[in-house]
Amino acid sequence: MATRTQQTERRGDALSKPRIVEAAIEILDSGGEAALTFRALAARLATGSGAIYWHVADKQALLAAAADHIIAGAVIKAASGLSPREAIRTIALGAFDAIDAHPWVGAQLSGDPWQYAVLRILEAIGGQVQALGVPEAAQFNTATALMNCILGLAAQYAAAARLPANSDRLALLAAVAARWAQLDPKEHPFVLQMAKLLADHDDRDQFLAGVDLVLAGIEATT
Amino acid sequence: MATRTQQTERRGDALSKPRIVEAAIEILDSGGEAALTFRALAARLATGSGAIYWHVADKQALLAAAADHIIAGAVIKAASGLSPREAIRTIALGAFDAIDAHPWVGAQLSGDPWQYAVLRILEAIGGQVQALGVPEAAQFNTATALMNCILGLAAQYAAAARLPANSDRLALLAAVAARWAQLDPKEHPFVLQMAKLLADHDDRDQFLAGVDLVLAGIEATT
DNA sequence: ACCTGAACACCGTTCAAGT
DNA sequence: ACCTGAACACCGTTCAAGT
Repeated sequence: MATRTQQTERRGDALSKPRIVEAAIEILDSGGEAALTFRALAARLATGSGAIYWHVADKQALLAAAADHIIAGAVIKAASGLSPREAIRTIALGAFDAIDAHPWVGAQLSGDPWQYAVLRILEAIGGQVQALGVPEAAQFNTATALMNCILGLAAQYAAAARLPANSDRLALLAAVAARWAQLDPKEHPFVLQMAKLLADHDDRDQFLAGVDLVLAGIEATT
Repeated sequence: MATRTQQTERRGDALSKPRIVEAAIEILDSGGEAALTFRALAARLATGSGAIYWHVADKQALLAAAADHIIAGAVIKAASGLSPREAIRTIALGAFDAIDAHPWVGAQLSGDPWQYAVLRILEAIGGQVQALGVPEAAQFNTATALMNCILGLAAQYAAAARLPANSDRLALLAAVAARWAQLDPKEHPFVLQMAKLLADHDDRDQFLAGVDLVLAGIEATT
């Protein structure tokens, strides 16, 4: 909490945690999770791989910091004029867009639900859950139920992001649908029926439908 | 689909995919995700590490098969006498118990939401969603919203399972609560309020509350 | 205080060679 | 057809040595 002394920057290109996180995000955005190694990061920063450990505890902390940087910019602070219901949808869509633009964030969120980036979303949602008039005893369960919509989405995008770089999301969905279509109709009637819809389904619609379903549940229960 | 010839088993101790998966589950249950390496697995099966690749494509396929084996036993087929609502709760609790008993299953489910184990749950839930009278156009979104409750739970347990083996779940929750309690009250009023409840909260209650919230939303919407 | 980069202790996976 | 196990191509992380 003490204010930093003025020696903080001595050269413009000195190593620092923000610069490391920034470089990590560039690597993650362009090459995905697999591309982020300490060797690649050190090369991009023109330093030794060990130098990074002076500023960042380990790879997990680096990924958490990178995800938090993205989420912090995406989750707008309590959008002023909106109703609680609309505010929750806005927060959720902010998370959606962030994960859509940076699929590796999905892997990071679903991989560690206690990290700061998740807490940040939970805080934003929780405030609106309170504003919605949910009784105190139910607020935690309600807010985490909404978080689950985001974590489920995150897991979906993370799976897509782990594919080889050349195949895109459409190819994944087509492949999944094709695999589903080969299932035994006796064993999997429901999934087979859904396979037809999967190829041209909209992630954003699916996501918002889930959020709206939980919102409807909240209103029905409260 | 062709019936196997009788040469399938020649010796009781011959290597086979079921035996490999069984050994993998034993390692995962006793030592967690980090303990499962091809070297450790080969040692337990008294064979070379390369032999495993004759029966299993790669580590991801091995983990998927292990998770599916657990989930197949946990998701009871359309529990007969129950109402759709009670059937969904039963399926969800079956998944809960499986993840609770085998936390590495949580990591596997949330790590790949298109794998067979997830599809198996989705099929079971989907059938009941249809029985519930949800219109066809909404069935997929509704079933995946319920799946998200399970995936969110899975992510929570996966995070706990990745901790060093000596620390238990209570220690994790206490640590998280302590970390949350140090947050700036101005920035995180909601999370700070929840931190008090976190230490002695019940995962099963939280999980079921989420499922019930979605169920309430379904009933309100349909 | 901060950086360097070789070294350590691992991985998953492959593959020539065996039976 | 199935198994062996050394070898390959990587990792994250550490640490003595520099500045």
